[in-house]
Amino acid sequence: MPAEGASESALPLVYSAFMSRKAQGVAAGPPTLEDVARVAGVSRATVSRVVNGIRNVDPAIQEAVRAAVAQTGYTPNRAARSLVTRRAETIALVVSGAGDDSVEEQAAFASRVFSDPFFGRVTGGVIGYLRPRSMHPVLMFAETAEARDQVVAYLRQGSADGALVVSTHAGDPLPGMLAAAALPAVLFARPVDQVPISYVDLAHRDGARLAAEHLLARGCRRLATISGPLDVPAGQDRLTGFRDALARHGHGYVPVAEGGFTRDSGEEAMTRLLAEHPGLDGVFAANDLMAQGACRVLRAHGRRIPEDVAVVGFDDSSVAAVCDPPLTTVRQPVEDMAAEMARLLQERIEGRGGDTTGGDTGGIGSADQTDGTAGTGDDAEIRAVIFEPELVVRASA
Amino acid sequence: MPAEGASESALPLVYSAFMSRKAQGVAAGPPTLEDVARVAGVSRATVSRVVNGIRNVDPAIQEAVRAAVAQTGYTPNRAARSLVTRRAETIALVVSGAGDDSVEEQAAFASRVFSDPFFGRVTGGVIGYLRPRSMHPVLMFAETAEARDQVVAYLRQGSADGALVVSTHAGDPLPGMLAAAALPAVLFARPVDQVPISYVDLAHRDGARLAAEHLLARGCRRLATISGPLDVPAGQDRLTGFRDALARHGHGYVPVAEGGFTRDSGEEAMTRLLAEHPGLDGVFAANDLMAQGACRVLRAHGRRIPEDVAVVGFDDSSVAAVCDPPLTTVRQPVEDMAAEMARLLQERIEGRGGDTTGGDTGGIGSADQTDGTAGTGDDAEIRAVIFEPELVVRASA
DNA sequence: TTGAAAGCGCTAACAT
DNA sequence: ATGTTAGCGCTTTCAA
Repeated sequence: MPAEGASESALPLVYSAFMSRKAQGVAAGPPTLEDVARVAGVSRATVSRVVNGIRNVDPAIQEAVRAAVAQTGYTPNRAARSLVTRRAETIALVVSGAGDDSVEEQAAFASRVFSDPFFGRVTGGVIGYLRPRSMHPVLMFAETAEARDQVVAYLRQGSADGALVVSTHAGDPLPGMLAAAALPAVLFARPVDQVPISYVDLAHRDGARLAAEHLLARGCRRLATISGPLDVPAGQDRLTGFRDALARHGHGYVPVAEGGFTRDSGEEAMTRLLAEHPGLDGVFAANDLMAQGACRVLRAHGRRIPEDVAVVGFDDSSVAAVCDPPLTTVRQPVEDMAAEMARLLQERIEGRGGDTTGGDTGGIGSADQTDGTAGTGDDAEIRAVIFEPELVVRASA
Repeated sequence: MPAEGASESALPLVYSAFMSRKAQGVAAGPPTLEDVARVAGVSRATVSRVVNGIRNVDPAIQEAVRAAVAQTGYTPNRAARSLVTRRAETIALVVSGAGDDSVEEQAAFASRVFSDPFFGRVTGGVIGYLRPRSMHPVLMFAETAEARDQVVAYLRQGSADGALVVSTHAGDPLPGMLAAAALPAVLFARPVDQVPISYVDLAHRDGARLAAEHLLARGCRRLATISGPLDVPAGQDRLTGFRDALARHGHGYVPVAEGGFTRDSGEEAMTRLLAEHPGLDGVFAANDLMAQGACRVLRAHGRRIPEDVAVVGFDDSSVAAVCDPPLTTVRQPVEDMAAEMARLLQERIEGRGGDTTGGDTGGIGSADQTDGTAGTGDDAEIRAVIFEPELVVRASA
């Protein structure tokens, strides 16, 4: 190993490097620790300590180093640091689809995904948390088997330290793959099949109850609901919550039309509902997009909203405000939830080093709980943070 | 410099590393080149050559190495590679806003940005190009002065090799900053102020002409237009193109109402237009969102579309199809344009190494031209790729 | 408290 | 055609 002849060659080495890079006028590239150290008249190690905020550094020297950093315009080289710390200081934001429909064009996937205002909000929340910590997410789509493998490979080789996963479908295999590989990850919403991964979610039942009570309070008596897909928890829970709340008020039966969380499916569902129950006077749609579709159909059938039929949506996404009429809806604090995802992931990556104070970032009534489901043994770290929804009253109900 | 005692200490070094890592049963972490080399019975350099697809390697050895790679499950460590190649193998996808309105909440910015279907398409196109090359974009927002500085710093320190920039406003300072720092970047759309940076764009005038001719051909004679913001080239050019085309057909005057590319502004503009020109029978809106707003207002005023008033939009975004009625519009191949941006950037980063065959990725009639504008001397590399629009006829006109 | 030195895993001369 | 070797810029023992 190259070890001897050090104290003798160190100075010449530094000198020659200095000569060849600075004095000889060669374009020197960005300043390195070495440069800062030379300017400050200390060793690389000391500069490193100051830069990384490690104690045990003489205040005077600390000041000198800081000045040298400013003077040279030094910024740590991420690759070099990553190489030794084994941290990429990068996280992946994964938008994940289900199945292995490899035929699907991913450009279409992207457009479809982002046509739902939901993902923009998630992105905003994630960036809102990450950016102050000077981190930026790597955006990945995982709609095919191949793409999923790429995501796992990317994480496994350490290009990113962990993943924030937003699934668009039930039965997404990615969470399971991530868990199996023991890769740090946090999900938006509880996965259908039990997977030992932390997640953030909304108290969907409570939200649906809010909608039911509001409809009841404004005098509606012939209620119906356009549910989300019933194979995903959010769809199920919103339906169950609505039903239960009505039952508690003596309404034992509620017509249900299942939708797919898209505007089109909302229109179709509303059409069916109207055909079978022309006398209905209130509708709860499991998301705003479907509520918007429902409004369209209702108006087309000559119903006034909310006079003839009151409509309540869910999410309080951007379409809620532009809907005609503006939608009364149940607010899901997506941005806060996304930020919390990022926080949980960072906590997991740093292995219990996180700021405990960072929780409940504006999330009203959010609760932190350890998931008590069947574990794989190492589920001590599996966490679920549930946020509370809120009713936003506008014109539609 | 540490140079002597090499051939003597090399073997023990390798041996001890081997002992401490594999034989002693210590968790060895991901396999390294070293591991593969040992398994294949060759040197690290040879493995590196095979992995990087460099010729001059004996086919037999090549096979052995490949087998060893498969056996060990080796994946190159990106940090180590970056450190020596000085390439991050990462590019930034920047959504940029203007001004220094630091008060603006970025979560709001994110939602607003993604509420326009345009950005989803850009994202899809970029990922579509990058992913087959196993690259993934880092998503950054640059809506405040601070955020812009972060973007520049991120690139300067080499965390990303270049930036794809999509500006939301005129007068965005980011392109200028990037150019000044000589950082590789490609813009979507020509910047208002001349900046020496490559960009992709659409032949807006041609698109507007298509709209004008279609409207004329279907018999409309009292035309009006809802323009985009006139301080951005796209807004200007679409208006100019429309005007010129009409002029060529003898229509010297066209009522114009300026909008801001949002649905709301489209509604307002349409309302004004209708008030001043109740007899109009055809409208060209400079984008689909505004066309949608216009349709709403027209219907509210009892006009049938297209019988009473024909409407043509621009973009062929996702709203075009869901509009009531479905919008006849001018298609902008955003995904292809975004992919081309990525290709141009890669070409620029690799300094003339790019695949020349990759151009015109489905872009019909796209043209590649060297920008002949006032240069800063080094504009030999500044390129502009202009795509041709296409008319998509649906129900609204 | 500070510095010297050993690498992290990889690529790229430079020798064979 | 293959191997040897010197780092890339950084963190981190280990000495002093």
